[in-house]
Formats: sequence, C-alpha cells, structure tokens
Amino acid sequence: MTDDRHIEDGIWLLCSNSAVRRASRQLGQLYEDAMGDTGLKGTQFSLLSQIARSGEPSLKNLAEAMVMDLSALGHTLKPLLRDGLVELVPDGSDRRVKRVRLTETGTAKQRELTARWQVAQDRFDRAFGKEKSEELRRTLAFISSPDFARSFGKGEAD
Amino acid sequence: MTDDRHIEDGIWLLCSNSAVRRASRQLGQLYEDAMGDTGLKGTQFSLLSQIARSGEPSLKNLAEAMVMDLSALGHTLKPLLRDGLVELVPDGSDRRVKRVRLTETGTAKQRELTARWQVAQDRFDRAFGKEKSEELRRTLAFISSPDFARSFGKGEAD
DNA sequence: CATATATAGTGGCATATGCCAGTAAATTCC
DNA sequence: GGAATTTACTGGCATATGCCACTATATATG
Repeated sequence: MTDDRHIEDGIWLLCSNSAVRRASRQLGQLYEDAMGDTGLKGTQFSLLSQIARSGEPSLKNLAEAMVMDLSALGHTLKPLLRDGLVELVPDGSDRRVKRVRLTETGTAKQRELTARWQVAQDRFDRAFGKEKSEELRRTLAFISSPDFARSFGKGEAD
Repeated sequence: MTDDRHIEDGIWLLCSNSAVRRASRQLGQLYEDAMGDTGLKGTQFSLLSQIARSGEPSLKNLAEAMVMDLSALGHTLKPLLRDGLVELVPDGSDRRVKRVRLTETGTAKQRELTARWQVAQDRFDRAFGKEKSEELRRTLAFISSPDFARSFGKGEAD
C-alpha cells in the first residue's frame, strides 16, 4: 500500500457543507448498489417520486420542492423526457407555465423503482436505526427549508 | 402565482438519500452566497483544505478521504491544476502513484478562502446551534465511513 | 392602452461525479 | 524470472447542478 494514512481527521468534521456533500456521495453509492441496475440514478428516482406525489407540478414548484435551481431541474429532466418517463404539458391558465407529468411508462417505472428503493431504505434504517433515521431526515428537511435559509442569511450584515 | 402548493410532504421525508442530496443543494447555495465571490466552488474549497491537512496525499488516498470516486477526483482537480492551485508530483517509491500538492498560489488561496468560509460556518452554527452542528457533522462522518458502508451492505443476502 | 417589471422556461457554459475501458507499474504465483 | 493479478491513474461518456443571458408571458403603473 502506498500510504496507510488514517483518515480520521478531515475538513468534513469542521465544515457542515463538506460533511453533507461527502455523505451524499456515500449514500449515492450505497443506494445505487442496493437498488441494483434500474437504469436510473438516485436523483431521477427522487424526481419521479416527487412528481408522482405532487400531481402535475409546474417546473418552478417542483424545483422549489426539490430545492433545485430551475434550470438544473430542466437539465435533469432531459434524459427522463428523452426516455419517455415524463412529459411536459402547458398550463391551462398561464402560458408561461409548464407542468410535469409522469407518462404511463414513467408511472410503471416509478412503482418498480419504489419496490427496489425500499430495500435500500430498509438497509439504511437497519444500519442507522429507524428512529435516528427519521430524525435525521427531519433535520435535513429543516436545513433545506426556506426558514433555515432565512435564519442563515440573518448573520449577514449585523 | 401559478400554484401555491404547500411543500410540506415529500420524498425527502421518506428517503435518506434524497434528504441528504436536497440538503447538500441547499447548503451549497448558502455557503456559496456567504463566502462571496471567491472564484471557487464549495467542493474545490473542501479539496484544497483536505489537501492542506493531508500533506501531499496520493490521489487514491485523497479520493478515499473525500469518499469520492478516483476518476471523479481526477476530473474535479482539472480546473485546480489548470489554474495552478495544485500540482501533481510523482511518488518517490511507487511510480504508479501521484501525489497532490498545493502550490504557493494554492496555499494562499486556501488561506484566503478559509477566512471567508469561517463566516459561512459561523452562520450555520448560529442558525442550527453549535452543539447540534457538531453532532450533525459527526453523524454524517459516520454515515460516510467504511464501517457504515459495511453494515449497510450486511442487509445484502440474509 | 403602452410601457416598465416581474415571472417561468430555455440554452449555453462550467464544474461535480460516477462508470467503464484502457495503460502502466507493482505484486503474487508458479 | 516470467505470466497472471492487482493497483493507481487517465480519458471518454453520461448525468447532476448552478449561473447567466435571452425569450415569452403576465402584471403593475402611469
């Protein structure tokens, strides 16, 4: 081995941003592995699921829900549109607005993925503890909320 | 407004992977804003900092520390190499190995960024609570550890 | 109503990440 | 010692994300 340096200490113990990104890389791997080859990535599953729950959300609303940049959402949907899992439909009253809808194929795929995803989530819950797992998700949801962004921003000019 | 749908409920309350990714997008934004225009992204700062702490790590070791794919690390370092913040030096004993080193410019930049980063981190600690903040980072570090990956994998074929 | 603004999306460019298929060097195994 | 295997990296391809500039609508304003 080149270098058996212990990796105990790192910027991730000081920087919450680094810590979260690092964990998201790890979970990305673990979930992907656990879900097996579904042909879709974690983010794509999240998107399909959120679309399913939201009932034809506008791109704007979906982006907000996902805490994602609107243009990033647009880019990310491209492969899903290309593969016919989702489609964009113009809003009835506001011609600027486009709504996202799962196609039949998309709905089926989402259901199939959900079954596999449950396997991964069960493993997470078992490895981390069901209670703690729920608490963690609530914590992360709080950090992702506009409220948190607001109080974070408060430290601005005082 | 097109659609004032409440965004209380979402896949992120069920899926830890989605929850972490969503939070990482939020924190990416908040830290970026708080740090102001440094010309570098959050990940780049993390990398420079970790390199600084590691003392000329091999790409492999750095990738492991960051819980990052080796090739991904290589790609991510490209802009930093291009801009002369880091350089690759061949290992003395193993010719397969390349070590990453901060250049003088890189060291200076890292120090400058650290000052700004502290501002962002302070805001996070204030908004989230210093204690909870530390605990969260430890939790995320645990989730990012090989130990966690192992116990996660245990749910495999039993 | 005409213009000034604000809002929703799109497209281009850049970085972030991962997988897979090589390449080269080190190690293991006859 | 030489072939088989493992290890460290590189490069190509694809998705993930974000910023900015631009277009089309919708809304507010005088």
